[in-house]
Amino acid sequence: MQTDTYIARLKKHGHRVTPKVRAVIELFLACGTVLDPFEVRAKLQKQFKGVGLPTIYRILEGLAHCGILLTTANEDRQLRYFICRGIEEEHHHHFLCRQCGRVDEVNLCLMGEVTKHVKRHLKATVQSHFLQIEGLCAKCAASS
Amino acid sequence: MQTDTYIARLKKHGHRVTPKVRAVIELFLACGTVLDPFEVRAKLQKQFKGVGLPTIYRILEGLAHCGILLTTANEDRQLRYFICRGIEEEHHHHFLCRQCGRVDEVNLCLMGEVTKHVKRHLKATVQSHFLQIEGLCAKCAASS
DNA sequence: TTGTCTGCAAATCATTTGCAATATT
DNA sequence: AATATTGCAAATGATTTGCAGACAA
Repeated sequence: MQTDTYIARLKKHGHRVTPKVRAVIELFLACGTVLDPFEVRAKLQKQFKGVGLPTIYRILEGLAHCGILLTTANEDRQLRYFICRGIEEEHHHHFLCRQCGRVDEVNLCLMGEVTKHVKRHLKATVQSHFLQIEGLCAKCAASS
Repeated sequence: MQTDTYIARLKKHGHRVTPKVRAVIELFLACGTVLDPFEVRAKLQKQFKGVGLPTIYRILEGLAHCGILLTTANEDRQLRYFICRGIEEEHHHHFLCRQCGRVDEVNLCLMGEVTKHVKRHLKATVQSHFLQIEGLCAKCAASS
């Protein structure tokens, strides 16, 4: 997935593509980890000195709205984003490294099995499921 | 699962069992749905008139700390709890009805499959996973 | 007793919002 | 030109904290 693919998706959703928006996408692509709004701002300040937090929040929200960024579920309930490198239409999940924050795609979808199980046991209809997998990435596991 | 089982677990974790704590457990058991701190307070006020929100927050936090209550992952990042009726040691998941908030146990654990897949493809070590399943319960699906 | 729980008032602090100026399409 | 984005200052509002008195063990 290249920057341009994301840019196209942004336009499709009616968002404008400003230098800062592009920089945020490239930051997430280059970094490959989970990032919170403060970290994003800190990293953007090298290129854009006076960038404000509200702007960061708005950019992140816009990118999340297009499915380019996803948010994590965490204890402290603060916003944390990562970029989704998968194909837009193919349902999949992500693995988060607890130590370094690295995120990897997990091309395993259990929707079918889950849906069938719930249907049989609860007679309920599954509309969505959210799976977050955490642990240590290969590198962090090796160095601990 | 009866109230006493939860009470015992609370004591085991060093928490005191006050009337309000007991009432919160019984509320969740009777209600069977997801509840936020404001809703919990509203329902407790019938029995305890002057109960304050900080108290509610502390009780909910204590129950969650013992694994009696679980929190949901949601867009707005506000606290929402539900009671876990499963056996403490057996890993399982929950189904949340989007319409009525009802929660059901889903005794299907995919840890094994997920762990194996991640190990093979990423060489990473899974330490935990969080799965939240949402949709319409049998009753809500029938009446819509 | 002894240490935890509770209510109240006040503080926190991440996230939002209003608005005028600027940049994108 | 028309409309969305940005920075700044200020507001919001859920969640926490400090503390003195009440309560559970």
